[in-house]
Amino acid sequence: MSIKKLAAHLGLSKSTVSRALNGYTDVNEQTREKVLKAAQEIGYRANPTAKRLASGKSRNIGIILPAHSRTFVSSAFSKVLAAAAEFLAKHDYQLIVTTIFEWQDEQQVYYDFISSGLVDGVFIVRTRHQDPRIAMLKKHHFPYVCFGFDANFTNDSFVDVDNTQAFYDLTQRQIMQGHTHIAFLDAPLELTFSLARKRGYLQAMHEAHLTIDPRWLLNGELNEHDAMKMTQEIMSLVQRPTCILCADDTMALGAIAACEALSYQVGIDIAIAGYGDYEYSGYTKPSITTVKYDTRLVGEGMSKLMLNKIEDKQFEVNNWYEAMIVIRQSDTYLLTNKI
Amino acid sequence: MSIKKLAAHLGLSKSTVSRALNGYTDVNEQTREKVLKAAQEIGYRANPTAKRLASGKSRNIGIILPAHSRTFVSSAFSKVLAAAAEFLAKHDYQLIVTTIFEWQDEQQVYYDFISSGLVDGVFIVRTRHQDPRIAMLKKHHFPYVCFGFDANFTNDSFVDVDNTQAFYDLTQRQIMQGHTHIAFLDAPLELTFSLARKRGYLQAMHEAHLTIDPRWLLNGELNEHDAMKMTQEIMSLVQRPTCILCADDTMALGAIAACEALSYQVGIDIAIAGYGDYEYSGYTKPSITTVKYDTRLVGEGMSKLMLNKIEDKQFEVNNWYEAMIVIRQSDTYLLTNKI
DNA sequence: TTGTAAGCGTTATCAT
DNA sequence: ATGATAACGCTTACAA
Repeated sequence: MSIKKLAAHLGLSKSTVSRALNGYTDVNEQTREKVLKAAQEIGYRANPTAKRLASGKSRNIGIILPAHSRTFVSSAFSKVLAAAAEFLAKHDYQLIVTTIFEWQDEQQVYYDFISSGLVDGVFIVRTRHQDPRIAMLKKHHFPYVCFGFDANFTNDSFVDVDNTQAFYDLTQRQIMQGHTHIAFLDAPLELTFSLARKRGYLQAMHEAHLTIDPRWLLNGELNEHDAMKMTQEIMSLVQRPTCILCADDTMALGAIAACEALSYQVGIDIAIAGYGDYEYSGYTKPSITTVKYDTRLVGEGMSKLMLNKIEDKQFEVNNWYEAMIVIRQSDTYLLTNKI
Repeated sequence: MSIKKLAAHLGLSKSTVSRALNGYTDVNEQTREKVLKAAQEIGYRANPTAKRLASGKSRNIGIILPAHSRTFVSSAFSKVLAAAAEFLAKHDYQLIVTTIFEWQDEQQVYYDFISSGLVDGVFIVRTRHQDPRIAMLKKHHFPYVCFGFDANFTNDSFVDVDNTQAFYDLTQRQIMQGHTHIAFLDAPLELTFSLARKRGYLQAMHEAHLTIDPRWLLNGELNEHDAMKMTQEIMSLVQRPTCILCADDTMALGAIAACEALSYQVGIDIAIAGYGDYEYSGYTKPSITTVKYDTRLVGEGMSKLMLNKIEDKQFEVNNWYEAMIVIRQSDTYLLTNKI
């Protein structure tokens, strides 16, 4: 009843009002002004649902996050998402987040989401190798942008941190600090970044001609609990590592807790490093040596790629982002061989 | 074209198909079966946007979170939201989250959100005294449920933790441990829970006939940085507290960091407690003594109240939830007066 | 029990 | 430059 009312009020047709409101050129400027003014006064606001139905666009970008039912949004994506959302908001798009639970069928949830008309595009996080979600999105020609690279991805649909380089650098640095026994608590290997990181770690180890005990290379979820268990396992080996690299800061925190519980002094007896530079990582004790990247740029990059896709924008976007080591206390400086 | 197609395919009218699909009773059972089967085969799925326009319902519940641009969802609500979302999902509703940035007009963002047709109801967090958001929602008769109680709230639209009791208990417990100099780093007073907590703190102090130095009662945002600054301030007083209560665990972490930086040993020289029992709070060193509540029940409570409102359900819901103290290492046990 | 037809509030394609 | 009018895909009186 609304544009209709406005039109009636002005003695114009719906079409003219619609055109005036939506910035079309074929409208008399004076008419447009009148319409805009009246709309202002009456407090007219277009009904987005109707707009959506008529135009087929929603101006929403969606993301489906796995809720391990303990947290809604993991720290890993929190900052990137904030940046992505802010950039989108500035272009009059909203980021909307929903969750998927373990008891739900992933393909179904994604399909419902993209076919709901709720969103014009989706972000994918925790990209997996040969990700079935992406296969589905492709099949339905639905716009998507991934955080995480996999083979054959095209530059218009992903951003990623150079995880291989990051863990190569991190590993190499620890080697230069004197470490020869370096463990790596990696994330689940199905995630694309896990393999990339493993590659960086292995390369640095090989180049330094260090042997890699396969028992030092474990995989687990990105949380404190899993990390504690893996750390206990590793530290009970006869050949203990003097350094533990972790896939993120929550794991580093768990690893630190496990070491402390075993009476090792982190930062002295053993070095531990994480990834992600979470909010709290500079405040824990010891504070966590970690790897950070520009979450703002990454988030904006995702949004730019999305707008390039759905609005034919021409934003220049970097696909790859560099990570930098942040040295903190969980690091050891002077390693005096104590094994 | 879709229900139309399905109808044509079946030789029925759109209305009959619609009724069959939506579980109306005035449909021949055999017809319904036929329709359901055909829908299944053809892979028909109703267009939610059209449904929304025609029915005025979206089956989405929304929440707008403040993004301090560093994190997307603060730990404070992460667990509650996960529980709320899961309960909603089981009733075929989705929780959708969007953010508001500091440069945006709050009333505008909320109004756009509720008038967008995107959501049937909204959750309000960080409830403020005389909250203008609630005034607006009431004015527009838009369904809402608050996490946080304020005067005159009715039982159908809020859940809350008994913050007064929680901080009364916590303060009293510290007093019983021997503390007489207890500081409290509270959240901004505009938030309803801040005043409630302050009340609990004050009551316990008064009952114990302890004097309250107003300089021990500060307010700041729920993050490590603000907490550090406040802690530095407090610890530079001539009359230093031997115990610092914090409005949440991020503040507790900041307070701990500040104390350590000043060479106080937390858990020995000084006791620090937080609130919320965040994911990491049991893993930091010292681990954080905190106050926990059943985030699952609270989240479900919010969702139940919402469904009661928008679907006339009759879920029994507790408005108030009890908090429990979790003792960890940041506590001091044996206080041997050292001031 | 089923069908007809009028919405829901826009946009978009024609004419005029 | 403006106006009819037909979509968009569904729901819902009201009729049959």
